[in-house]
Amino acid sequence: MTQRKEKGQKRKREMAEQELQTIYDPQAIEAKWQKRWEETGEFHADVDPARPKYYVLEMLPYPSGTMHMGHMRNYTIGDAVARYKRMRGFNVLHPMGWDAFGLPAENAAIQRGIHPREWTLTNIASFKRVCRRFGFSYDWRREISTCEPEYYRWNQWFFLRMLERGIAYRKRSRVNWCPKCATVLANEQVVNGCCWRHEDTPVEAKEIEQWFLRTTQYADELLDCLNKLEAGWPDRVLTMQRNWIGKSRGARVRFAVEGLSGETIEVFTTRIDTIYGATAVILAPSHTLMGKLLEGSSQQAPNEERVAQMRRMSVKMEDIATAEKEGFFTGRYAVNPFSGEKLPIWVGNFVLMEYGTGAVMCVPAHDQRDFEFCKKYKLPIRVVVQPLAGEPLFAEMMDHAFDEHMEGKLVESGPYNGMSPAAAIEKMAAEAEARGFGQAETIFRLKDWGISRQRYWGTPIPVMYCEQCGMVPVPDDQLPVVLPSNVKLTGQGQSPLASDPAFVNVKCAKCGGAARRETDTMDTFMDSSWYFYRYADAHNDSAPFDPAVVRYWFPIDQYIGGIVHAILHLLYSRFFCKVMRDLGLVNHDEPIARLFTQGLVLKGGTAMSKSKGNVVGAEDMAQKFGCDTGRLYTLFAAPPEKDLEWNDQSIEGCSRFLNRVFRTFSRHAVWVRGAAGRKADLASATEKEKALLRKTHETLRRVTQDFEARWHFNTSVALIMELMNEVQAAEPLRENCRPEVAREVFEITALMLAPMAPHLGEELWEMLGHGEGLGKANWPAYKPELAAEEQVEIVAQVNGRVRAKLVVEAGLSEEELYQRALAHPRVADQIDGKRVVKKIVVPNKLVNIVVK
RNA sequence: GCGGAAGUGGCGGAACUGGCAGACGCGCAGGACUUAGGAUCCUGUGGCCGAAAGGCCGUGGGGGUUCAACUCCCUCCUUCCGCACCA
Repeated sequence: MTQRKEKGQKRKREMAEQELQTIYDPQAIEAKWQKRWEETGEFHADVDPARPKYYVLEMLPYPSGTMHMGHMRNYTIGDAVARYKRMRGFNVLHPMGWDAFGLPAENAAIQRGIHPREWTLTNIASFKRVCRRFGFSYDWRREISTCEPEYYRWNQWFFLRMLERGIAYRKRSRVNWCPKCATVLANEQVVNGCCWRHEDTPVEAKEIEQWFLRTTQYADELLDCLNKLEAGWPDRVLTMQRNWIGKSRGARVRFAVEGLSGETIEVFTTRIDTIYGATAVILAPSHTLMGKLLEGSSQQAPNEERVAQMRRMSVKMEDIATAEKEGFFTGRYAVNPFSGEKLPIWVGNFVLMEYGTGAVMCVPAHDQRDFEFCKKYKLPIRVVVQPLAGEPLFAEMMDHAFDEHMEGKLVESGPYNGMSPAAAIEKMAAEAEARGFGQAETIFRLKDWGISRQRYWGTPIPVMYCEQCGMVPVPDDQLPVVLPSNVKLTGQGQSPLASDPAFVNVKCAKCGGAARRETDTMDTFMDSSWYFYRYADAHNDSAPFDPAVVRYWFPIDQYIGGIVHAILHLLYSRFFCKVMRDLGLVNHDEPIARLFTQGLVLKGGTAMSKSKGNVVGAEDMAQKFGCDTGRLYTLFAAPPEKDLEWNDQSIEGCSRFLNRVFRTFSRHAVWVRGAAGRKADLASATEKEKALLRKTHETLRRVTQDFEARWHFNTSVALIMELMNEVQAAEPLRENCRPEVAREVFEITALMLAPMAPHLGEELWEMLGHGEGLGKANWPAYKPELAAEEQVEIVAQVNGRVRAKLVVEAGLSEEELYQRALAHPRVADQIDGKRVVKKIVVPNKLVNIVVK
């Protein structure tokens, strides 16, 4: 029999001895620890000024359908961080709740003939069960659900505060209307410009009164504060937010309309310096002046038809960008206030009513869109900015607009000739203001936040309309305005609440007369814009939260969620924070210090979703492998910010690994426990022991680094796997090292695993003889003296190619290293007969000898 | 069109500040133990040539800087994401 065979048989006997203990039963272990955690209130955190706090939060889920591994990835990352921070001594706030209002519940309810509340509560129960099954370290005392009056009354309260300050206001605005459903559609329900349920029916624009929040009042601050977030937020998100806010400096200029006394067309431009090159004024099809302009023109009827057609066209957002430029002459002229020149007024499909003033001055020589438009309709092109370098431009020869405004000087621009565009922009805006036909202006792409939804399953907007008093806010002491439960949902008509007379008819809070309640509900983004404050003080029934409590916990140290919320949710949350600050409720400007956007979990190349049928259910996973395996796999399979392609085979590797860890620990548990209290000292350690300790502490060093800086948990897992491989290679352990050494190795291993596979971590910790759970354990300190290498492997290169590897004592001098490399036969061979032209020595790493 | 991210074995991925490309895991191949194995353990596993020693090639393509490039520079290609006629 070979030696290896003997070894194998011996190990097998050993394993058989321990057979009863060597079966890793994740179901039993996980249930055991979850029960224990619950009993001890392990994850409850309360204000404690004596300890440093850490608020880690995962975006609250919308409870629909089943929880899959895509959800779990988010929470696993957050949980690993929460547990790590606890081990580091932080007072960790880690809550969970439910984004429970929303359209899908309403639709599901209509489809199934049940109440949205029933549907939602069922889903919440299921989501919560799965979260518990995964053992996430949430403080469940703080659980919130946005569809409960205890929560949404504060939405209403915030709304009323905003109303008082003029931040909430009402105006007529367009909504999407499906004529077949006879209902308002949410933007998400508009597919290719058509109703999602009637794909052949174009959505119509309908104007109704709606509530808005003045986010634009904070536009500048929302933009500027992004700079403060640079250290903690992904660039991608900052960029998206900057683009969304879309600050643009320019000028507003009024053009008088010929033949319509007193009427002017306002134009916004960032290039007022090119105004002498304007050859037309172009209006958006839905411009408010359109009716007056067309009235009485020779082409009135056909032109009105054209406008109507363009308005219909502009619904299809899909191909707006690529659509051919269309337009026509209205028959009227505007006067360039600078030059006095008469410019034809056109209508153009590429001018947006929603941006700027809904009208542009058309400067074909210096704007590519205007250029294309004028080429198509044979409008004149006039160059008014010439490049500083190179050939002068001639209109007839241009094939695209010259819009590089940094390098040019003005021509054919009256008194401004010779100026740089930058100087002219300033001078001309001042001139416009002095002469009363314009001024410098900054505009934003950001629009006010429309929060009215003609839906049932949301927070009622707390106002009423009285014939005598007009709009009357619901007084605070009448909050909450409770969402009635017995409203018939048909998916037809306007706001479902309007069909409930018991809800609608109310006594005016001012005069006591007959009034009608507002029947729209709030956008659910309202719910999620401040929920993380509520967690801090979840059961306060006299205020949304106690400012003192919030002061302790805020800002959120780490927020974790999907990139899908990069713009709206986060922007609204930041807006809310600023409003709260101005209300004196909080003392910070930004609610979230650090943001992490995790990647998606894909199966078959696309994100998991029920409709695609590619979900891996979280509960199934816990049932099959145990949740620790599921957690470990989601951390191991990819770095957390990248998308993760789910692989049913690959996860078995993680299962095997945890099994192996469990068996190794149980095999040696009794032996190792015997060494409790004894230190593994280096002085008396054998080479094998030193190697093991070194590997352990080097692993600890790098895993700690992963948790502190990079969050590359995939490499952490890999490192721990390597360590276990090393331990396995050192078998039979009892012959190769003393129990105190093994104990140190095992303890560190258990502690490192704890944030990622917490149930097994606890179990292993207990196996090592610790009576108290990991709640009392600290993250181990890495000992540099144990990780220090005495010997290092040096790569010896000749002309940049590896020719040999030599193991030498650490810390050798450059010259000594060079000599050692030179002495290696394989190196010597390569150098033989050639001239050494250069030698590069990197201490403890490499020697490269360049020869000719 | 603009902005951003990324491209490494059969697959997921590693390589920290320019210093051994492919750690770790999956898969695959061979073996051990087995009545059996979809359990467990061991060995091998980028490609080509070679019995081996070893050699050559290799990180999307091309070029460059360097003793040394997945890493830096230029250029092109591809994929994904966001914005999309923003005046």
